[in-house]
Amino acid sequence: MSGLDKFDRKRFYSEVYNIVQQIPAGRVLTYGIVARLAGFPNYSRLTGQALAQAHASLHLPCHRVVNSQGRIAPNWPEQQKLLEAEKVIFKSDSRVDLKKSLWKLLTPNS
DNA sequence: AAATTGACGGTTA
DNA sequence: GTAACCGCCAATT
Repeated sequence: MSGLDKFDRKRFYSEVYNIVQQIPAGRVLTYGIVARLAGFPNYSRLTGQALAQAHASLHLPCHRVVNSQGRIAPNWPEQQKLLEAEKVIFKSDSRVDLKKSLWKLLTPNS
């Protein structure tokens, strides 16, 4: 109880950055997945905010995060070029083919 | 302090 | 398959 339930922004941001940093080239994660991995389910919107606020000096591969439909960030058309340069598979409608390029952390027993 | 915004997501029509 | 709708929650205005 004593512990205030106040949202710890610094901690959340740190977790998000830590996770995004680990996404390998040629793979992507979704905002929702990152939020979940960070320990904050339902914080997908805040994940987007964290990445938008991320300072460039952190050198984060923030282009490797897309939404659950495989759509890239609005007002950031460069993102698609960056991903294509890493051989991320796009469908004809400019959406990432998550079936092929989503980063699967749990190896389903290859 | 109150209302709006947003790099989202799941459900329903 | 698409589109609208609603729930989400802190940051920003």
